[in-house]
Amino acid sequence: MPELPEVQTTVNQLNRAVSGRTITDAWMDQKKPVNTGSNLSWPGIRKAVIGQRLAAVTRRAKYIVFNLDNGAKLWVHQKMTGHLLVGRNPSDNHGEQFIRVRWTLDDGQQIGFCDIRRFGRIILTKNDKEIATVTELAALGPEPLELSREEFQALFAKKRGLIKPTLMNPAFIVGIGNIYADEILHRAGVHPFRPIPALSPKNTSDIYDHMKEILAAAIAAGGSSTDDYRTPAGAEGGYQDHHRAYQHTGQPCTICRRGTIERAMRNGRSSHFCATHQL
DNA sequence: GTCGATGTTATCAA
DNA sequence: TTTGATAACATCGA
Repeated sequence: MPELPEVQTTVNQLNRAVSGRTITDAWMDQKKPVNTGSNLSWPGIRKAVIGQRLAAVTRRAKYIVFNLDNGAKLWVHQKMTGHLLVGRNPSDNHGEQFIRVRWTLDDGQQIGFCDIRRFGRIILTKNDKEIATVTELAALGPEPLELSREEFQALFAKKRGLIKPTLMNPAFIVGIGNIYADEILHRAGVHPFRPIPALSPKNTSDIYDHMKEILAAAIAAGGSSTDDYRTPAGAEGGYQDHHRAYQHTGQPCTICRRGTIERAMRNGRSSHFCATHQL
């Protein structure tokens, strides 16, 4: 799965479903394991979580964070095709086929990690001090929904490079991926490959406004299901119906009503935009 | 059977 | 410093 709104939707639903419960067992498919990083291997993670109570489920960047009673945190990154499911028999449109990891809870529910391509990652930190020692956690940039306009604009001050890859760079700002970068820039009227030094203060201000608005609306809609993403209950999100650029190639632009959405490949990723009003 | 595309991101080379 | 390619892996559809 994917981006901030999908992760936040997952976190909201999981938190409601499992906070206060205790983990009684943990299983990983040994033939198709999920990467645990260099910090602690699966047997260590398994041992560390069994018997622990889940105080709360929170989000940092695109990580789902299970906060355990003893101060340890279990971080799950879903990367491209992962998603977490919860219930007595958690499954999605694929059934149980791609569930690589299961955590069993004391009320009979399970949390399942469905990860088709197995790009996902599971990390355990024993305490908050340890977080700084884990490279991929220590390097995370600021949260878009917590930034003031001034802070957001200050980020661009010394920055070079192109706007879209930068918005998608988690060291610069977290949570924004290909879908939402396309949608934000489409509404803000900024071409995805525009160099940052060429952005006006109004451009960055517009990007800020649409970033906040689109992320909030997408969270409210339960995220975007363009392919594999499902909520923890196995349902589709609703925000894909509000996309105006992403996967709208060849369709009339609904912002300027003059152009047509085109698609361009760059760095192995596709970008969707309207060259008529995105300058 | 083959090819291309897919929502992520760390890493390494230029 | 920045960027671009590559690699992790698997599926689906043309």
